[in-house]
Amino acid sequence: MFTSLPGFREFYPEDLAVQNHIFDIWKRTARRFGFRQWDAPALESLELFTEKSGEEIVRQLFNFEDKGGRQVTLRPEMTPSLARLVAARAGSLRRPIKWFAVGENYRYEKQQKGRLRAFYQFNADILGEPGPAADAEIIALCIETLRAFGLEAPDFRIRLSDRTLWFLFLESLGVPENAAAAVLGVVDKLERSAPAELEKMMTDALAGTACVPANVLECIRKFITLDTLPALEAFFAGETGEKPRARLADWKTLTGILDAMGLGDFISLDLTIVRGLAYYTGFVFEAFERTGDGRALAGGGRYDALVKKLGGPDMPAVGFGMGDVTVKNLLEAKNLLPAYADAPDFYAIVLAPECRAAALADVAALRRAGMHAEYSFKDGKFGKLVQAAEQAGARNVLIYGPDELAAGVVKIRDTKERREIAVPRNELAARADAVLAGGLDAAGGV
RNA sequence: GUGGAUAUAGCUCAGUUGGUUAGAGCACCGGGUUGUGAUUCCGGGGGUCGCCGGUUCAAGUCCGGUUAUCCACCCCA
Repeated sequence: MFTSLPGFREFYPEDLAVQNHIFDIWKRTARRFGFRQWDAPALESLELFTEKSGEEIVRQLFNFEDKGGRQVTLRPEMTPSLARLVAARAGSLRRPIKWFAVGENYRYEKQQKGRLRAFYQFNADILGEPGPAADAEIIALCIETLRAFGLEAPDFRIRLSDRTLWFLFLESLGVPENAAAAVLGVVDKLERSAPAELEKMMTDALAGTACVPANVLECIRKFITLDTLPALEAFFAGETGEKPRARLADWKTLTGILDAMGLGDFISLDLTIVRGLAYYTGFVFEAFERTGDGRALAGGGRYDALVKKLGGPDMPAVGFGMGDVTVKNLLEAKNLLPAYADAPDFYAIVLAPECRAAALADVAALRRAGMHAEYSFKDGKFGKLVQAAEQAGARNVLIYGPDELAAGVVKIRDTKERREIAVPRNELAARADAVLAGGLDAAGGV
């Protein structure tokens, strides 16, 4: 007996119905925001990813040599592919470029809950716009996507932070530019590491600088307690430089846009979020489950230097990714997944062999008219057939028996209301349509 | 990649100090006196007890290994 590979999923119809629901929400929401869908190959050259993330990434890739001797890998993410597509046509794409993708990504990791080896991710990016308006639009899309699933402010929040502000803060502490990214790497671990360990990491990060690790750590601990915009402004009030003032103006613009969209309640300022990746350059954010174990549902931020690093032109960019696994887990826990619903509108039951031709003709007509119609393959007794119809989830049963055909009618029985009407067969399509729109009474009887 | 726990039917789980042919509920399939509910009654199929080896007269049960799953690390693009 074969089984699927570890970390890979199989989708039975009821599973795929859920998956399609998630994809539908992703796609519909992105389109409402004016994002256009793109895609790229799932198999790419290994270099595309080592260029961005370094050789150490290979440990977590599904990579191999193909029959032509090429070093290739299943894509672990879609951003480098996006950068390539945009770079190739950078001169002719109208800006801002608002694109989204829904694709399967692969990572060779030991799986655990919420973390598989193959997963789908929703990515949305805006390229070519350096100002905070693009950041706000991306965050708004992230929020509205989660809301479209039925999640609201009590269910999740956006923890918003800013690497630009972090760099300005570290500069004010005297941390040199070339050590700042390493220090942020330590900040990323602040919540989940022991004090002694942190001090050691900070010492490593500050090696070769004049800074005292313990002092820097202490200042950082104070800095991360700032959780409102006024507190931030007060903190930087003593700064005479132009840069902090300009950055705080960006913060006002960003939060002003989100407030105007009615999304202010979903945002909280949280400087502990820095995101581990070195390539983020400005606002960064994560969508967090508010109850439960507080897993990240989505994450993103501004990455103004990445497109150029991957061989493209100077191209400011901001985006986020949202995985299907954690979203599905949360929706399951909140009972927000739709009931399995590809039930037929009509299910014809045939009580005698001589009635079958009429049933087949009518089912075919209903199908051509766009309705979901099914029928029993076997003739049988009424009780069995009506039960089969109900188990198929049919809202309405069409009854084809000798009595009905002799009278030139077919009975439409509503399985929920447990009553029925008879309609002339030659009017069935129109009457069936009326039943779907307004129930049996709307269709009238005879 | 490291450590811990778990593994019996499609699902949720029983299975006695080791003892004969492996159990339940749900699900699935079939049948029950002329056409209005079957949410009922009866019956049935489905298991290498994760896999390999060891101990024993005898292993679902004890031991070792292995694989998978879950959890915590690592990582989190």
